[in-house]
Amino acid sequence: MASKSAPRATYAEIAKTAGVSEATVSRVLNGDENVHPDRTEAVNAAVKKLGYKKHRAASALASGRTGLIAVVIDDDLSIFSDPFWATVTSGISRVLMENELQTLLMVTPLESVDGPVAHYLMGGEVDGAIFFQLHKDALIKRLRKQNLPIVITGTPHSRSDFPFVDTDSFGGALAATKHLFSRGCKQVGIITGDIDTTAGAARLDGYSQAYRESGHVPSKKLIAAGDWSMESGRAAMARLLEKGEGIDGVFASNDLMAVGAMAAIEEAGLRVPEDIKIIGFDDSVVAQTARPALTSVRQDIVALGEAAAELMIAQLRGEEVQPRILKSELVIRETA
Amino acid sequence: MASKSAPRATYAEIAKTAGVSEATVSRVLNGDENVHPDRTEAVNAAVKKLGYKKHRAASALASGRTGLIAVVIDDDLSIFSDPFWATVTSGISRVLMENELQTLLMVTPLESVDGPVAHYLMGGEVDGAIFFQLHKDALIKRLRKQNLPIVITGTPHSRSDFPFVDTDSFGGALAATKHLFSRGCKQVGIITGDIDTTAGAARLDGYSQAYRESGHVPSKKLIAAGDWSMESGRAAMARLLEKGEGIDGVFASNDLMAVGAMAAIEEAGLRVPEDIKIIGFDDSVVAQTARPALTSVRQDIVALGEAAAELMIAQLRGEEVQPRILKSELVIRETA
DNA sequence: CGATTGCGCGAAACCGCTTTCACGAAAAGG
DNA sequence: CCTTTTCGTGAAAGCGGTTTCGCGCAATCG
Repeated sequence: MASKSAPRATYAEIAKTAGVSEATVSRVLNGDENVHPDRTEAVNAAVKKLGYKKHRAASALASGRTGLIAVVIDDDLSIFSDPFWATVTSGISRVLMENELQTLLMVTPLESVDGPVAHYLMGGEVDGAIFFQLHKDALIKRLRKQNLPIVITGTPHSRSDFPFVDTDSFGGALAATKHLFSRGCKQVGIITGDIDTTAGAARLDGYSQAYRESGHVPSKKLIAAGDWSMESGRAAMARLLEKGEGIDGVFASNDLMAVGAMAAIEEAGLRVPEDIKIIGFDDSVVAQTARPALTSVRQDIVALGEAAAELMIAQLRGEEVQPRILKSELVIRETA
Repeated sequence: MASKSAPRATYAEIAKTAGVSEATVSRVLNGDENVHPDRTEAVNAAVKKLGYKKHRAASALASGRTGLIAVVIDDDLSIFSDPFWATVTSGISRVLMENELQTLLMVTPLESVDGPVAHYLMGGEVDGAIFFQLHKDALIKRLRKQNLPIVITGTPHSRSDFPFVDTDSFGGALAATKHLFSRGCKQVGIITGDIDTTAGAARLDGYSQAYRESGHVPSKKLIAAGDWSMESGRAAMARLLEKGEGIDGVFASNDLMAVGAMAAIEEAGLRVPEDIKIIGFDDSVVAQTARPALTSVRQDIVALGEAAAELMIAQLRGEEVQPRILKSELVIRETA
């Protein structure tokens, strides 16, 4: 099964051709400063000449560092329709790779603190773990206690001190809502996502803040709850229309719900953006394929992944890390 | 950095509490038949009692098997807008996990045969590699020569004997086109994907075959080339309309182009499906959010990933493997 | 009933790298 | 000029499994 063509160089050979001990080879290859420049050079030369590549398993066994970072994705997440996580992951992967780390992907239901994944993570099989938008933090807390470096993508629920990265949902919602006002909307409604999620709550907060800043007061009738799905967006919009508040603008907490809302508006015989303007959130493919094309709040998803990886690497270096919140940006298309 | 709470059981302890040698422990844990049932039982009991988990690195070092399968994704692919690969990957990951294997994700430009990824893969760091729709097979051939088990997701170009899994593009296109005929369409056009890809070519073939079977002859004027993007779909449709063949049905080789085509049709003042019926391929989110909702050929993407993983596992077991082609299915919505 | 074969099992070498320890030489201090 | 540090380095002991080798014993054979 294993290749047998290139018999893989080892420390022994490098040591011999460089005329030093294996210990010194190790020092050079691990960046130990206290080695005479001449020897360092000799070793490096030998390494290049022999085309040496460190054997991960051996290294891991001896040092306890595996060079593997787990990216853990809860299977229940809307993975199957959401390109979001894929994009984040590619950002993560690239940065980790640049830092000689590998990405171990674990798509799995996160059951309890005692599930197989938990054991795996606690078993020292990886040097760190990056979680996607986790709800139950029991597991994470436990891992943290074990000193396993952790990064969370998406704001964690409990205001614990987990290192996390996230897009500025609040700011994005604020900007979107203000934009609607600036386009002349008087009655701006919101279709919220699941408010139990921090993203859902933050987007509602941003919307409310925009209302406050505008001097108006948001009527309760302008708020409709969705659950991130297209269908829930359609239903929420239908409710908003029924209430007859003369709604003329809507901020939907994600693109899918925005598209659902557009369908509902059309079904009611109204037009976007002439009668009702609408803005989504995410700037996903769906925003681009919608007709009319959907104005949306863009998050730089790749950057999000990169930030997550960077936070991980910083921890690995033993540095203290701060949560990172990335700016969002309004992409203006046809609906507002 | 490493956890220090649970001092991790080793063979030594298991051997002691089970009253056998470490060699026997290894035999039991690796399924060696030639061990007395009593001892097997004793070892298993000890394992459970001590909550033992095998140390991957140690095992890898000693056996040469890492338990890691690389999933290699060419960075140039349309990863950032296509949920496709994410879904495939989740299927792969699940199956591998069930078989005690881990998924190593490598998102990277696949440069030459001498890139870092190539070296990594050839360096025995993984037990096998799954590629996504690779164009240049030079690298793969080389890896194959090194005896590295390989699986390709998507049909490879050259008719080499690489194990691969793919959706039945031909059959899907055939069914879609036939469906259009059965709905009364007389002039059915096709918007092709990049025909240099096997998927693109196969879908065109399926379309042609349907025409042949129907007894009609497909006019060259009914064929327009796209490149999988929405914009190319729109442009291709515009061209088809200009040619004035009285086109009344279109099979688009993917959903994105179908949506683009719908936009073009609308811009031309025509209606879907009344004037022109249309069918896409993939059944992605976009098909569901489109208005009218897009009839499309669904591939079971998760199954595709699972099949890829299964093919890999079979190879790891030393079995001979056959390419696997998965059935596709027409999902009928509003556009045809 | 002695000789051959086969099976289950333990001792020990080994996988390739990391890290501790101690030693000799050079630098610093008295 | 001799002692104390400091610095660079090699020898060697692991890290935790896997696997070869050979031994003792029981089953099989002549």
